[in-house]
Amino acid sequence: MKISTKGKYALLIMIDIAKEYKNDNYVSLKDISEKEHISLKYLEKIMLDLTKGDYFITLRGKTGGYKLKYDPKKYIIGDILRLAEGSVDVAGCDKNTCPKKGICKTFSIWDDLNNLINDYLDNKTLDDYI
Amino acid sequence: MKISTKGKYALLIMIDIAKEYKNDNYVSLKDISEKEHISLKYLEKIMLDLTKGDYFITLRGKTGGYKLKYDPKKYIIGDILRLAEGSVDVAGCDKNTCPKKGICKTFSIWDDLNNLINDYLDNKTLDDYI
DNA sequence: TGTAATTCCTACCAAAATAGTAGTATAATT
DNA sequence: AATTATACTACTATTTTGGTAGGAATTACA
Repeated sequence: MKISTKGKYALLIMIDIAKEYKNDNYVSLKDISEKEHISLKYLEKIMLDLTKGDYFITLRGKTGGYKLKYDPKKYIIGDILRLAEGSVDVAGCDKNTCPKKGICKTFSIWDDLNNLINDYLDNKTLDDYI
Repeated sequence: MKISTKGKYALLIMIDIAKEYKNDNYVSLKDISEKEHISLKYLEKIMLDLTKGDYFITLRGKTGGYKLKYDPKKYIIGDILRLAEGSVDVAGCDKNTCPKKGICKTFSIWDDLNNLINDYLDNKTLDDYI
């Protein structure tokens, strides 16, 4: 019952880029890699997921990198984590745990937890962490 | 970011046993296995964790099985899941994600989430699900 | 024009966690 | 004695996580 380093790193990436929003600077993954002590290659891989969102203006080559397309307030933490992790749900009710649809004994526990978590994460934005 | 089947099954086991508390009947894992369509051997393994708690009166042999030692109200859902899953925390802040102790940028997110989840689970008991 | 630095993209790989199985010993009932 | 339940140890297969490797495309600048 843990969120993976992928989600944590994704958030660190977003925060580090967001910090340069006011200065309108491109931030390279190499900078983040050195600052956060995370392998550049792994950051690139995580970035592959994040670029699926309409998040960045990117520039290749020397002096290149990423900058935020919009104000940090527009970036919902829940969205970022869902993009990186696939989902932030704690548990679903599949056919194994729930042989009898609709009357699953523990469904409400997982459903409530999912709602708690998603509500919390959907009420925070990048702006809260820069 | 999922809880494992181990935790879900542990809860199903507890609920099925709790249902027979009023009747003072022993419930065997074989019964649960057939009812919930879960392998008996896997249930035995999960039970090994649950018996670490002061939860059951057990009886071997024919007509044997498990029954609750105390009233279902005494069994905190959070405790059961912690016993089965090890922990219900969503994320910790280890040295990898948190190179600089005390000033981790995302610490409050994981800390808040952990508290949300634990508070929710610690305010539910088996009695809510029988 | 060439080189270095960056993003972009596809594969592959190793370690850890999850989800079981197998087998046997011990205890209780009939 | 036979059956059926828990108790316990060890092993295994699958999936997820956490990466690496290698190269192609793009940009800045000398």
